[in-house]
Parts: sequence; C-alpha cells; structure tokens
Amino acid sequence: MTNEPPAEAKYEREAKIISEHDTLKYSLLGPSLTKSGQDNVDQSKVAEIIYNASKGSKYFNNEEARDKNLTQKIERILTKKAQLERLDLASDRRKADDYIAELELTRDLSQVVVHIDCDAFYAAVEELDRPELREVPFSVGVGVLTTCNYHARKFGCRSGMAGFVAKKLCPQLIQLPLNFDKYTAKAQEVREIIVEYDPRFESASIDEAYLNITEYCETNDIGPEEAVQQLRREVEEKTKITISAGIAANAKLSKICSNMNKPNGQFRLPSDRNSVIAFMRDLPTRKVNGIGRVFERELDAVGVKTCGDIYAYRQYLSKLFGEKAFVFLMQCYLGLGRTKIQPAEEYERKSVGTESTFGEMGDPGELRNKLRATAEELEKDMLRTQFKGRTLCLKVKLHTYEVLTRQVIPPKSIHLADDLYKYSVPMLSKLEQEFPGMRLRLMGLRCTHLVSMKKPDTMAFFGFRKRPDASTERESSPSDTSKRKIDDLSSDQEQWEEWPDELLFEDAERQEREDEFNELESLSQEVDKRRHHGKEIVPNPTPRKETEEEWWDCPICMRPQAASEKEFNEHIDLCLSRQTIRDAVQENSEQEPTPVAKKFRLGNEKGRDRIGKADPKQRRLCFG
DNA sequence: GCGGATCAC
DNA sequence: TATGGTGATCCGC
Repeated sequence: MTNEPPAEAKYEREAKIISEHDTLKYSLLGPSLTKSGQDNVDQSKVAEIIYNASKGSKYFNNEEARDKNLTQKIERILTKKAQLERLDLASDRRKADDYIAELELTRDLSQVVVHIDCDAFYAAVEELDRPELREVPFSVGVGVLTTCNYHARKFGCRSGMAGFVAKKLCPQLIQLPLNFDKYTAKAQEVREIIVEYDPRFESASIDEAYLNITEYCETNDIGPEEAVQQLRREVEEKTKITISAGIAANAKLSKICSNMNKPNGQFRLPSDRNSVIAFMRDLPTRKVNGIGRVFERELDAVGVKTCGDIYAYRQYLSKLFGEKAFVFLMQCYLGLGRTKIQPAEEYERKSVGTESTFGEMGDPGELRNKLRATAEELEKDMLRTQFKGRTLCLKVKLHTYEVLTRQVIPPKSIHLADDLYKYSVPMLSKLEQEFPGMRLRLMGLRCTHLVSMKKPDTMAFFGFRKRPDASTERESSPSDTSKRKIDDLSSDQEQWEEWPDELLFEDAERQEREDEFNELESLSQEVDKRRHHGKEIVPNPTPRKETEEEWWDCPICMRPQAASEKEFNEHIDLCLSRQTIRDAVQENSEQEPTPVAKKFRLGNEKGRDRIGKADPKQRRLCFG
C-alpha cells in the first residue's frame, strides 16, 4: 500500500485515544492497586478484564469523563510548567533550598516508631471462624469488595472492586457479608497486646496502629527489630491474627515500611539520615500516604516518579501544585514525619453525616421520602454523637454518577430529623429545577460547624461563673484565674474524651486538634490579660439583671446575650469560629494584631502527615 | 464561604 | 444487571 499519507494529526489523534484509554484503564484498576498481594499479577491482563467488564456502563462513562478532565488538567499543568521554564526561577529555587534547610533542622532520629497493620484483617477474622476458607479465594463484602484474602488477590481481586468484576477475574470467588462487630472485637484483642509495648499507642484505624517503642526497648534492653518480632509473635499466638510492621524514625516512614514485607513480615529503616534519604530517593511517590492516583499522575507528568525526583523540580512545585503540596512534597523528599505518637483522645469531630446508595429514583415524592429517611438516620447519628450542626449539607449522586453538593446555614443549629428535613428540602427542590427530570442513585446529609450538646461549661473556659459566684470571680487574682482555667480546660478535655464509640483517628487531625487546643488556650489567656489590664475586652462579665431577664456579655463579640446558659454556650460556640475570633481580637486592638491574631491568620503551618484527606474514624464500612 | 475534587480506610 | 460509606482537606472562584 502506497497511498499512505493520512495527516500526522490523525496519528496524533489516534495515539491520544490509545493513551487516554491507557490512563482510564489504569484508573479503573482502582485505588488499592499498590496494596500487597498484587506483585505477581499481570496487571495489564487484569486491566483488560476490568475494562471489558465495565465498558459501556454508566459508571464507566463517568470514569471516562473524569479521566478526560484529569488529562486536561495535566495539560494545563504542563503548559504552566513550560511557561515557568522560560522564567528565571533562581529565587524560587533559593526559597525551596532555604525551606529544605529549615526542615532539616527539625529532623528527629531519636525515636523508634512502629506502624502495625493486620493482614487482610476482615478476611483473616472470617478465616478463624471458617478455616476451610483458607484454601480458597474469597472476599468480604458483597456488591463491592471490602477486602479479600491473598488467594483472591492472586487473581487481581482488590478492595473497592465491584463484586461482579471480581467474579470475572475469579469465577470461583466466594463472597461473604460483613460482620463488623466481629472485627471490632478482634481488633480489641490485638490492642490489648500492643498496649503493653506502648501504653500511649495510637489507633489509626480498626486494623492499624502506631507505637513509639523507644522506651520499651530501653527498659527491656531489647533492639527494635527483636521487640517487634516479639510483638508480632505474641499477637499471632494470642489472637491468631498475623500482622505486618514497619520500624522507622517517624510515623510517615514506618507506615511506608509496614507495606514492604507484607503479609506477616516486618521491615526496618535504619534511623540515620543517609539511609532515610536513600530510601526516599527510589521510593515511588504513590507509596506515600496522601499521594493517590491523581496526584501520582500529575507528578509523573512533570517528571517526578520517585520522592527523590522531587528535589530536581523544587523550584516549580509550589507554583504548579500550591503551597501546601510543596511543603508536603519537601517532607517526602527528606523523609520527615511526625514522631509524636499519642492516643486518639484529643480530637474534635468536624462533621457528622450519612449517605446511602439506592436503585435509581426520579419521582419527586419518592425523593422526598428518601430525604426524610436520610434525615431520620442523621438524627440518630447526631444524638449518638451529641452534636448539633450550624451548617447542613445535601449530597446527591445523579444516575450518571456525577456528584453534587449544596449547603445551607439554618437560623439555628439543628439536629432533629424534622429540622434536618425542613432545611434540606428546599435544596433538593432547587436541584430539581437546576436539573429537570434528575434521577438519583445516592442521597446524603451532613452537618458541619458542629456545636456540642454535652460540652461541660463554656463559661468556665473563660473563667466565668454564674451568679452569685461572679462577684468573687472578679476579685480573684490573674494567676488564680489562669490556674483554674487550666483546670477547667482539663475537665473539659475529660468530657471530650468520653465518646460513645471507640475512636480511630488519624494523626494529622490529632495534631491539628492539639494545635487548635493550644490556640484556644492562648486566646483565653489573651482575653484574660486584656480583662486584667485597662483594656477591657469584657466590660461586664457579671450577668446583668435587666427587668426579668438575665443577660450575659459575650467575652468575644461583647454583645449582650440573653437568657439561658445553654443558649449562651451556643452563642459562644458560634463566636469561637475562627473568623469571629480573628475579628474580635483585631477589633479590640488598635495596634498591630496580637500574636494570637497573627497565629490565627497564618493558620496551622506545621507539617502535616498528608495533604488532602486524613482519615478520622472508621465505622460500619471500610476497606481493609 | 461554597462546591468540586481528592484521599484514606 | 451491576461499582460503598464516613470524614477530612485543599483549591478555585
């Protein structure tokens, strides 16, 4: 054939289609691709099977659209990078180098941090009850796989995969329903052992924990590897559950290390700078907690495949991905992470929500019934957690898998189903107008800007008491006031600790919670200082009796607040939102903002464990 | 502050 | 035939 020349553009177009399908196939492999048990699996074959099983479905079409969007986003990133390459980035490089030097000073190699992770936890627990399952591939969770055993993984089955797709990969796959209570009980058995190695261990999820065994090793005169060996043996003997562990100088590294010799293995990264740097240099970015499928692709596109590659691109990263991502990536490059391991106690929940998937539905009456049922569900959760919400958020997933959210701020904080329904219906109606004939497959409600219903005494936080003690209160010396305040805070703390269900929090949250706590403490001291120095932030902390009504002056906004202590507490909560604090501190300060105000403006600039998500707490469903 | 997107488990 | 639920954070606008 000699009548060749179709325009080059056509080839390019075809190449583009092929590569787009490649990225889509990669995406369809799912988020847990990098999990263990997949090493000897031919992923291209698996990808082909998943692709063909999914092709043409609404889910597939949505994934395809998302993949195209991402491809476009990456094109924009590359364009931006090309622009930057033409500029002089010496100053950006210097800035990055200065920051690296600064970060290096924070490196702490003195601690021995261990991350432990139960192997295919839910599946392992099921195997204990039914030993015959050990020999066959099976999964836990029907419809969508929550986890599966290592036999199933050999076929390419993975958590998050649709059940019917998994069946295509492994027709003999057995699918078991979830027994969440059973897993929780087993997890407790494991915790009872690890607490002996670090009484202040940190639950990261139902089947994961961080330990600081520095002290254990010292007092028992045992090396970290031997100690972890012993811990793992003990857990297996007593609970029949095998665990994998990572040992390193900080939480981020130990988390990566626990994946190195999975299942039933451990890996230690020596705690010297050279080892850490060398380890990160060759580590694929995706191995780091917080870098998922999308960020991996974006980084790959600009040339960053391993954490070591980050350094060569340091002058671009901030402008391409933002300041937060820059800080995060620099910490990845240096192998820095948190060394403070502590129990999950200090944590403030930021939202409570519920959502559910159902058969497609478009009838307005049915949708309202569903919304009502969702509101009832949320009410239960709000009562269980003892919160009200100042913001209500409606989430829907269209039959096309497109997700939309809308939120409102009701006139008061709410938690009862009637209110939740009342304030969410208008959002639903508006969506129906926006998308005529819309059909849904999911609906959810979530409350944010929470107000606790069991907070002990917000007034005490500010060093106030109700009458008649208020008069003596005023006369107490500043030092007394501040001391008592600390006591109040600690009692406040205790109350916060008694959450109804076991908590499984993530590190970043905890760190932030702590920061928040410290900030609030500083603030209250600041308020106190002002009160005791000419400049009265609180003109009248005593309740004012005006006619029949009792009034309080809010120490933050200084406006008189009527009626009950309960309402006052709610008002204080409102005032405690950051914006309000900023304004208050500034409005009351003629000069420069105080250090407290500055701190709030800057926000928490400390290193995070991750960017983006941090997983808080696990309930009901989750993938192993 | 809102809505979309990403991430973890 | 058919692809989850809970919670958090970051970004662009």
